[in-house]
Amino acid sequence: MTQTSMPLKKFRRATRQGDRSTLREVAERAGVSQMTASRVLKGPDSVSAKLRQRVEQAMRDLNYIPDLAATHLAGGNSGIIPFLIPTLRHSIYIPTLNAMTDDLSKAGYQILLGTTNYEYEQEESLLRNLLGWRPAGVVVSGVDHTEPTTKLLKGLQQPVVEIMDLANDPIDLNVGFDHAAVGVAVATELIQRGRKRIGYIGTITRKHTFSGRRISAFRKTLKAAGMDSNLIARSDKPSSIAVGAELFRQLLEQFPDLDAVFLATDELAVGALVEAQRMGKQVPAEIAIIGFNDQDIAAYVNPALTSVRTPRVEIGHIAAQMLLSRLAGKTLGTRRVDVGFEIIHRATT
Amino acid sequence: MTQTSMPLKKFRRATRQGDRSTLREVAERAGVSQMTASRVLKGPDSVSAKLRQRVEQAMRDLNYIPDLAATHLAGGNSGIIPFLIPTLRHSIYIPTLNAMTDDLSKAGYQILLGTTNYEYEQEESLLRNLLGWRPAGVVVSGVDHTEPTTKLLKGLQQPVVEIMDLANDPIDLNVGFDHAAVGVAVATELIQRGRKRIGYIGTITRKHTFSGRRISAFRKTLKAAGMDSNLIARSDKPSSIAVGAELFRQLLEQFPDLDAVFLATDELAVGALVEAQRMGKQVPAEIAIIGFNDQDIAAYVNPALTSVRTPRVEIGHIAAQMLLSRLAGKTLGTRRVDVGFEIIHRATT
DNA sequence: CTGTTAGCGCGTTCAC
DNA sequence: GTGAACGCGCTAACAG
Repeated sequence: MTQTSMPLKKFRRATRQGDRSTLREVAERAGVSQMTASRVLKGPDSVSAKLRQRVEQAMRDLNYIPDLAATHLAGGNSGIIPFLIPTLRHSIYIPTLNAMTDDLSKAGYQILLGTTNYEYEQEESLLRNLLGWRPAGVVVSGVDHTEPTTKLLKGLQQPVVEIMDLANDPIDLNVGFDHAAVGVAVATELIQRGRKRIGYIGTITRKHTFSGRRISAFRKTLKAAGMDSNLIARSDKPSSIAVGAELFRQLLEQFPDLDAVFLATDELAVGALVEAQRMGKQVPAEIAIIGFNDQDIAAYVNPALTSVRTPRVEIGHIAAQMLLSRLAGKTLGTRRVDVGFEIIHRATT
Repeated sequence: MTQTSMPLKKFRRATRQGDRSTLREVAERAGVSQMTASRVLKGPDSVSAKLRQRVEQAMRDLNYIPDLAATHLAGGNSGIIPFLIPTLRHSIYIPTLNAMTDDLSKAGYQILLGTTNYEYEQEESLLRNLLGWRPAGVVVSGVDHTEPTTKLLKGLQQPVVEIMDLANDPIDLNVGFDHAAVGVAVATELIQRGRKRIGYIGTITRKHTFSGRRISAFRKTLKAAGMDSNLIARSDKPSSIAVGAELFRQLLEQFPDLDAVFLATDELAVGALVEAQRMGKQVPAEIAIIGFNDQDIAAYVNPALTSVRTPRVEIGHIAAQMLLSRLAGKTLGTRRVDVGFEIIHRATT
């Protein structure tokens, strides 16, 4: 007997998945080869009706669930699409996430959620980790990323969508609106309505640079009109009604002649509105208030809040659609979609 | 030459990942065996400093990212935890999702998001799909599931956490609060405050049975006090301020002598409040309003809204912690945690 | 501490 | 149509 004919030892290993059945077991039970069972899993054709039924029955009997890791490893698609955002606390991402989840899961893809909490290091390590799943595509918030993140993303063969903001030179796909244009539009609007002392209230945004772009365009516009562009209050707490009220009070103490404020979110704006009323300030006679995102509350506070409508649901749908087109092998006409925005005039301006 | 000594053909296949480098390549470049490279990936020990550095350098040079599917298949953990909820539109899940994502990702796990849109079929197929990743654990919303879902979940070897509601006999782990108790508490409260014609406004909930439990306990309590428990308005639209206003108007048209309403969410309650004011109804003199979830707005509307505070963030943290303990092999003292709730009295009752 | 061998569960080739 | 063998990228088991 030669030593080459057989392995000298049989290795045994614990079966990892206690109850899980495999394709091979399904095949055995159906009395077919594993390959036939595999074919049943895939297309409806290429297997005779008789065998197919036997296989399907066996799958049901064994409560078979295909192992997606193995499927993927053997050459399939992971079907995983990571969604990278700074935080979920910011309600702005929810409608977008929701729209995307709906569309993508309908097409058989799964969303892997990653939040970075605005931490640069966390962002990169999270991304590296998520890329380990060999995702079918990636969705990230914003168009400004750290150097390593950009490199990683640029090197990807799979489609990448940057959402919310607009880039001059997107990594790949891009859906959002122009935050700088929002800043200009709001400032112009307020100036045209005769406001002279125009302030800004927001939260501090490190990586959240699209709001940075918004505010700097806003200030630049004020400056160009010869106005003071330093009437600003910010906080590092997440945006909420309470924070809005507090910042508004601070800002007004510092600049009692303030006659208009633009706030980074509607929550902040509602807080400012409530606080203004508490202080006996007439809105909009003495001070104009304008929010951002046109959330549900805006139309219902009293006086109703002027705000900027941003198409967050639309962004989600378009991002999903772009991704799906590309995954289907189509080449897109446009890689960059500007969904625009609109100032909704209500009673606070 | 015998035909057993060598395969007669060499198979060639397209390399799936264009740019991705593999552990083997890393090992070759570092001049070590693949196994050594693998060990470097894992523990900090068990490889000599010299070799480790060579391997780490090679990983950097090749921009190596481990393939998680392969890792998992070869016996590791998937590190994936699916989170199954009916919808993201319902803001109630966000704080919980957020808390869980934070805690779990800190521990190296990834959240796979699944929304069912309240569709039974979608729920099961989604779950089967997600289970294909051989998740480390599963988090689902609610304690009532379809028959197949329950079977699937019960058969799992991995930890399963049901959140939001409380079950008598949980599948495995359970964190939430008693929605029936909420119904009883609110009804009792309203009755004690002398209200006679107490109504309920909510959205229609098919699978969302914990709100069903809340309302039926509420009605039962009214009935037990000899009151009419059929003063109800519902809609199948997602809960919003606008829907709240509309349902409130409908209900009041039908039952003009209504003197209190319990609403399924604070959004609905704010809508009711706004509509009451528009109709010239005194709140709370003529009609009491009480919301649910004590969201941000509740404290800031005027008059401030009485609501039921539900510890949604806490639920997320506890769920994550239970999962992590179990994944670390610990056995938990309690499998079921009641986080309670609290009626926050403000000006609308 | 390091290398060798086997195999996770599946899809892909090629032969019949 | 169907089956046999191989390999995706990695880790477990064992030997040295």
